[in-house]
Amino acid sequence: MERKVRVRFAPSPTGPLHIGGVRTALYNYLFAKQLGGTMILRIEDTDQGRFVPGAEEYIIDSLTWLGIKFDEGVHVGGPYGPYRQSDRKPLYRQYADQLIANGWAYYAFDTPESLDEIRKSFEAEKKAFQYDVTTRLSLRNSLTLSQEEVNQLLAENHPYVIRFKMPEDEDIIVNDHIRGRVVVHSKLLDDKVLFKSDGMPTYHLANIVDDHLMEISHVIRGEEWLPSAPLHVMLYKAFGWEATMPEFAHLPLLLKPDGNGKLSKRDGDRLGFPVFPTQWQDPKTGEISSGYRESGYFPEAVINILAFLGWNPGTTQEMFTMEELIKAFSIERISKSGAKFDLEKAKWFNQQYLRQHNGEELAKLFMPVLIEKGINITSDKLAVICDLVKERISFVKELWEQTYFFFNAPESYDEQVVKKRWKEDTAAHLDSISAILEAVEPFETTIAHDKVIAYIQENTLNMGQIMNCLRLVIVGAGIGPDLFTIISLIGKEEAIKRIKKGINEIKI
RNA sequence: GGUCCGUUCGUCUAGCUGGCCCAGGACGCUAGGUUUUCAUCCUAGAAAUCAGGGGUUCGAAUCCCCUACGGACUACCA
Repeated sequence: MERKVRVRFAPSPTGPLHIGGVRTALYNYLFAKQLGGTMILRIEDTDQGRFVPGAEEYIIDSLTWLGIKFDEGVHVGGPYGPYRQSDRKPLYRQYADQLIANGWAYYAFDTPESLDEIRKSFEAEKKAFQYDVTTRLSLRNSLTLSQEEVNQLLAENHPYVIRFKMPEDEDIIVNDHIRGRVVVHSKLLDDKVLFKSDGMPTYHLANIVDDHLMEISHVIRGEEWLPSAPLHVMLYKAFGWEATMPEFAHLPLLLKPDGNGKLSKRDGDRLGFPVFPTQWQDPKTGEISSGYRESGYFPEAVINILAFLGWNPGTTQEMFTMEELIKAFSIERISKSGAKFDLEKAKWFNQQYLRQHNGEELAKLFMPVLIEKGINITSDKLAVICDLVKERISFVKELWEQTYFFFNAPESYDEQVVKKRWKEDTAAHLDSISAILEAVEPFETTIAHDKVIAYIQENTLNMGQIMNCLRLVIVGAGIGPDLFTIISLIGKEEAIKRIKKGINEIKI
């Protein structure tokens, strides 16, 4: 039976979304769009204690920036709402009750403190405590208490949780699209809390209920969920929803670039690359974490980079637009092992995307920087300049260091170049060249160029020697595009001024 | 500790139905070339005894087993 593809991205609003989460969202999106399915954003905020203001808005904004769009969700609505679990709160209780009625769950009155104590005493004996089939009959719950006691405790409003009663002897099979068939025996699993004493469901209950109610067809999520997948499968069985249970795909983790381990929020700024799509300021501490957007990455590049972290098309094509990714994507081609983020490759991707922008577009992005610096220039002229230097940079923010000399005379001169090129007679030759430029009237760059070349040849000078020194006084360093193109853009007067300035300031 | 997942060049990876693989591509790196400089670009090169060990087979990176290592999970967090 073919069923409608409906996938969800279900973050919890506990802070900014990191790139591992973004990749999960992306893969869900690619999968859904390829199959003409529906992409849903559901906010999993069942933990009131970890709620961070602004996080939900952040998630929506950053995914919007990246071009990951939702068909249903907190921000766009839809027929399966509400899409925020805290808004669905009244809904969950009945499902927990249903499980209790069917013998799949029970009340547990143990306090967190008493459980902690038991845990400690187990540890003292080098054993790990688990609330499971081996221990539940020695704890305070509706399995060990009489019906009357339970009723009384409930009537007296004693705090309690509802736990899942994991079967004693059953092989639980999780069919995963990436890992294959994973079998876990039920006796190894614990009686997870489904319903908390604060009246909220835990992730486990809420996610099964919501996925079922929202008719989710495929659950594509991070590998960190794989250990709890057997519990989820059991829950579907307990509810009698096996027939419509979603298919699973557990994505490999994104690892720290150095060493091993899951990429964490702290790694980014420590290693010099963003872990977040856009900048985030912690509302409590005020601490700022950098984002791809602010670091100068194009959203298309970030998508491309992320798509390739754990997936490949099986061809040698590396540059993919979102449309192309939607066509090419397949869960079967997702790798099993974790991937480390490679900063150099990320830069390369951005460079490729930067080149796809013409001068006009780059000028638009660069203009605000110049305005900030108090530089006046027409966008037409800036477009020409951007076109001239775009092959030399990977990020828009590098534009300044490749173009400053179009706007300002050099403040200093690259010592390496001075040392290598500046000779005793350099000043004299540059003085002559200055005079040659002066004499070209009206000023035509090609004529000026030819005359300078002629001067070099007539005096049997070293071409590189003279040209590099001329560049040094004009630019201040051994960088930049064709020198005479630069001169034509800054103009004759400015060029001559810079030559004289250089002659004055450069001493050997 | 227990459970589960993973392991091919520095990194991302191709390889999945065994022979075309003494392992291919990309980034990075090195060298040479182009260029008046830098960058780009072009060419070449180094770089994985396919984690290790056992099988199965005429033949294994590819199938099976064991070991090692790494990771995730192990909360009234998601």
